[in-house]
Amino acid sequence: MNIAVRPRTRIQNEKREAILEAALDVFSAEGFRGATIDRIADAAGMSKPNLLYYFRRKEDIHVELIGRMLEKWLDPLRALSAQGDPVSELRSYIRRKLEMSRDFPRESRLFANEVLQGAPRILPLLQGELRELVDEKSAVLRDWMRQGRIRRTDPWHLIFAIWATTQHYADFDVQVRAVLGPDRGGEGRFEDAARFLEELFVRGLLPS
Amino acid sequence: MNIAVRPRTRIQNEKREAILEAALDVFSAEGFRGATIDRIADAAGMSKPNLLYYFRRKEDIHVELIGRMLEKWLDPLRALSAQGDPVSELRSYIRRKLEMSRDFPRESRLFANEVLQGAPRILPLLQGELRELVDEKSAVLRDWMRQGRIRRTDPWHLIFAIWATTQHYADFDVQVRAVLGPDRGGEGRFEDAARFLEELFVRGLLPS
DNA sequence: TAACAGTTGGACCAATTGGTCAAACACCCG
DNA sequence: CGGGTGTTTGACCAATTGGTCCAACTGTTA
Repeated sequence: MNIAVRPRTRIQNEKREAILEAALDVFSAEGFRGATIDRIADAAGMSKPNLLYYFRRKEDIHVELIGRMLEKWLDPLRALSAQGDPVSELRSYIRRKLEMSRDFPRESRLFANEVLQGAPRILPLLQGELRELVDEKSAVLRDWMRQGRIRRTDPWHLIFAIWATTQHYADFDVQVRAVLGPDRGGEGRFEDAARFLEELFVRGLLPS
Repeated sequence: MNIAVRPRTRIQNEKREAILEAALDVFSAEGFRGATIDRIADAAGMSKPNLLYYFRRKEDIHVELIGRMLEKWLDPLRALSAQGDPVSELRSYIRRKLEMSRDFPRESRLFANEVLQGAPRILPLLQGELRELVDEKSAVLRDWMRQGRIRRTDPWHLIFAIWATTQHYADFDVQVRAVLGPDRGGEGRFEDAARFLEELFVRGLLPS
């Protein structure tokens, strides 16, 4: 009866996953307020009261989704290692972020929607966990700069620039495809973007 | 009586502007579906039926707002001149876009909201006007590349990168401020960003 | 200042929405 | 196979929402 305390049954696991999958579709496309429980239930192939049996409030679904997504979203930055070669570390960070835009665009848009509307539900996470992680990696970057292994520049804005350029291909996908047109807008656009961005940032980072 | 045909009265001009101003606040913060007529009317200091006397449907306000915004949004790219010096043209394009993020963040977020949700109301504009403009300016960039005045690279993705990095400071403002913290997150962040971005792109563009 | 066009908002409406409830139904284990 | 736990849904509810109507009010102009 009490879903929160007891261990999950087989059906609970399956249905919760189905709901989260459907909700990711709907939330990422319509935003939190634009998404309706009816639509999510419909997409998950169940009735609304049935959905509400697994998640008691609409917001509970959103919280669970954002939580999972944030972990995935932070992984590439966590993987940036102070021990590695600076340029290839940053190069693979860019590549990984771009791959995430290609492979998980809904997650990216879910996050973008949330931040765009003032991050009402995750502001503490941004000010805490995210900020600490960025500070930590900024320190790594600054060390590399002090050692003359990459150019001296602002590490925070460098990270912002990587986020912005890579996520652009998920969040503004419609616009990117509209501008590139049917010919250039195919799947190849991610490879073109990867080539362009790696070159842009590597040239910006190499000591002159 | 028929507002659409007759010339506007003094009151009509004033009230319509007040409504659009209030609606920009609400739409950019909550998205189209999240925004309610009540909130807009409230923010504009009038009753809901009074607001609906000036704009008969919620969508009419949105259409007017998006139309005005798109013009302003395209201006900086339009100003990119084939006659100027390539590097300083691109430098001032970046600066102008960043100033727009600083001075008109609501407009940027309104646009981001729309595109994020699949641009249902402006897709034709993106595929038409925007695409043509970008094609035209891409041709200018390619000419500069052929002449050896800037490095050979992908002009479309270069433009995307400029859009993404500059608009990031408006669209993801909450996140930027959360990560920078109270000290570094003040007004100075735009100057830091300007310095960083101009350097990044100039280094990416200079022929090696 | 009279009279008409333009303006305003309280009351109202139907549709949508998030969420509840209870009764029926299915699954699993002894 | 019986009984209890877990699952499902139709009916329902109150709040919100986009939008209408109309009667009252105001600004302007002859």
